[in-house]
Amino acid sequence: MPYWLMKSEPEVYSLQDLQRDRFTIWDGVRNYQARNFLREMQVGDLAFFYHSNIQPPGIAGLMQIAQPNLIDPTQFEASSKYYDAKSTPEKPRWQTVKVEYVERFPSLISLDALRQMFSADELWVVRPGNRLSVMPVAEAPAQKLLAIGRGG
DNA sequence: GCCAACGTTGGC
DNA sequence: GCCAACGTTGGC
Repeated sequence: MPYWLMKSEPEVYSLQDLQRDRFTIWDGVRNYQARNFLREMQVGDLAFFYHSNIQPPGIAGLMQIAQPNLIDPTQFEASSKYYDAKSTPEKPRWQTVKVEYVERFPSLISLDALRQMFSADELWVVRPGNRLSVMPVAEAPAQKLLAIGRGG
């Protein structure tokens, strides 16, 4: 079963927000590489929720993919900042997934800690200059992260 | 708030 | 299809 890491700015949408909502549609991804990963996701895949653009940044907890391959509705909403005039309902450009809250880790696994534990090859999020907001996590680092996260 | 990294756009 | 200009991301 594949693992993923998905970034969100907690000012915009945090893991606590997902805990309150239980489910959310992960809309607004407008990067083709990230979208291609979203297209690969399957029901039950686990995804680490990463808080970006906050001090300190890091992995806050876990969610799972509840519904794969959804059409991102915001691409058709003219008032949305994610509106895409070149996308049509017949040929939508942007797919996403519905995610479900799983758990919040007792403490955040900070980017600093991630850098100490993993190389840039093992975990893409520690690559300098990495801006991708959706990325896969390999089995071994995922297991390690689950153990660390749950260990508190 | 700054700015490096880097993806996207558009003129040619 | 190249590449300069531009916009966005995200750590600091």
